[in-house]
Amino acid sequence: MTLRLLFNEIRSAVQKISFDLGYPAVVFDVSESSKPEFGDISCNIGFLLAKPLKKRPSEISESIAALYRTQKGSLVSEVNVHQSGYLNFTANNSVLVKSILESSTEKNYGEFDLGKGAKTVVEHTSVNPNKALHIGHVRNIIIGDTVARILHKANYDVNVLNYVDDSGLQVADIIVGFLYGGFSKEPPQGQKFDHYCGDVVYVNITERYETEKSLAEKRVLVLKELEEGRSEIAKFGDEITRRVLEEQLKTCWRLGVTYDCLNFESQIIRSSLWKTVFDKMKSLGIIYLEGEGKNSGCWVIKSDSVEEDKILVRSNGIATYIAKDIPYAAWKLGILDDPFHYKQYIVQKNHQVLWQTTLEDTGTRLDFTGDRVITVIDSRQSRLQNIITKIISDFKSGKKSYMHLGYESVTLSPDTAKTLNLETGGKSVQMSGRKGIYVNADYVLDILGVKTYEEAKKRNPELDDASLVKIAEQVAVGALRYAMIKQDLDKIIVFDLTESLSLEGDTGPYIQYAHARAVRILEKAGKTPEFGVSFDCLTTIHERGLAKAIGRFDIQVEDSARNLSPKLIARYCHELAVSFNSFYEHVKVLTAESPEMINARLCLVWSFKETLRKALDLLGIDAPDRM
RNA sequence: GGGCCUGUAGCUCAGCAUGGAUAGAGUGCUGGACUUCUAAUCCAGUGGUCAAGGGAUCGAAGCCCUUCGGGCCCGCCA
Repeated sequence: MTLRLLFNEIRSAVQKISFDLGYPAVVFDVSESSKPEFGDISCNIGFLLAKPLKKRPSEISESIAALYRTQKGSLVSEVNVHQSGYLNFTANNSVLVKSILESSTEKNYGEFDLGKGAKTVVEHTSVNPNKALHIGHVRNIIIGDTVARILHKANYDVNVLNYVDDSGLQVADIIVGFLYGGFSKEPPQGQKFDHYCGDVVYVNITERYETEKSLAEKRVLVLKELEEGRSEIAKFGDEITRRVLEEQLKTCWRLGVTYDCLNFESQIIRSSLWKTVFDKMKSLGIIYLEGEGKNSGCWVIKSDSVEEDKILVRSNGIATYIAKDIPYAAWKLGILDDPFHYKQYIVQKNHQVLWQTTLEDTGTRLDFTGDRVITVIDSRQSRLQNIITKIISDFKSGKKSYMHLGYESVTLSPDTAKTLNLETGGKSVQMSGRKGIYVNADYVLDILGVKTYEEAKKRNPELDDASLVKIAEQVAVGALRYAMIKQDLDKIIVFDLTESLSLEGDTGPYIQYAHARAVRILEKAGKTPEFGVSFDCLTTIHERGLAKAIGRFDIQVEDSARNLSPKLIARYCHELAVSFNSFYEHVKVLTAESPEMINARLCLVWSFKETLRKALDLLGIDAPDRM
């Protein structure tokens, strides 16, 4: 069992006693005590009944406590009433610790069946394939990947999609660069192709549009060719975007992120999806052909608020940006006949197959849709995403639901902007691919890797280079992933290059270090911990605290899945590591006073190590054995 | 003008959904702990008008209202 059972036992007992005493039913809280001196668990029922019963909270709690003491379950050893009015419980230490440690040996420890196998789609990344991933994209990718992992742990059947906008303006820009801007198709020696496209070609061409009119004209032409397909230019575009995509995916894989299927915008455009959705919207009266005013001749989405109507199809018959997203949203929910076949893109590092859509008949039909679709995009897109959500709900697709998981953007600190020759006057600055204002993800990982390599070498001079490189990369990725996920989605992250190199305090490496310490204790013990024994000897505050932290895992998984709040798992990992480090400093394991004590503490260390590893896995962070 | 987000310690942030015990971390600064299971660690100290004002409540950082500061979005661009 975990702490959850203790909560449940107390909750139902208090409920029953309150009923037996003739008290009115109230929704009361059973939660962990805010301070150790208050016991393990606290209940606020006294406060809630104070008014209806016209008694002091402590008086009510006392009457419940008196009865509780006569009929304690197996998990509670003490019931106390604090003068403030709280009803406090102390757990039966030996039963609690033993059951937590034993459950933690189960392979699926921490799983909680919130989803009941519900089919869920998580779409994230979806970066235009004309540039390398920068640190802002990384936040999207890490949020999406972490949410997918957590939902999976909470028993949702998750499909992860990456939408590739291979026929948009941004791709057209680099194609113009190659065909008419004089850029070689091959990057200079040693440069990744995506970096080359983004850092050199894209930025340069965008600048030249200002002065070279002919280039700007080519841009319109190329865009048209890309949308229509078939032509030589379109084929060339396809070749380029696939090369960029492959490089982008390498960065994602480096971050430990994998996908189930790649969706290509060009194929959505050329499929029947748009026509079907367009007709459906017409027949539902969601959209109409504007006959007058400034939008005359356009198909527009009716707005029921004070906002202006949103144009879906221009007067020249070409669909707008949002129009491409609606059929895709409907496809993700599986409310349209699937026009695609599927073929394998690659087998990813974790042996998971990455599929891609195709319009060719491959004979392979698969289902990557879900009854619930979560689209991870930064909150600047909220307005458009709300429109899509509204339209999809108008399709009346039963229990199916579409939602936008938004998050605030990543900006660059004044100091980091300065390294890009940008003077911001002390303010942080929004990134922009077009203007070249960004920090590439690979670059951050590389310099982090150099630092973590040095640190690892300093501490483990006897390790061979390959091991050190591996550890360094794991720690670098851990540092970056943790930094991107630990704070609330609604908070802007101001990225500072120097600060990102900090590996102490509330960071990924701090947590990974706790794991490595635990592994070393287990290694040095030279024997396997034996669990079928009494753990009554684990009584110090450090041992109890660590055991309770371990017992909280499934509750954290449930919370974070229910609220789509990945940071809760990050906070949990940190809390586990803090508990362990405190234990480590105050309690000796290998030199404990008796073999029984050594074994009991080894079990605790083992449980901690396994639980932390599983929790870190939800964050996509590796737990190295040494560092 | 409208919409979304945000304001808590010098700095970066938890806590707010579901009101309750002395508002917590990290970082910074000051001091202490490595012949010890790895000091990427631990311990102690320092640091707060929870933006401001009002309201409902026995009780507010949290709920309601108003105001102020900061960010983002509102194109026949994507």
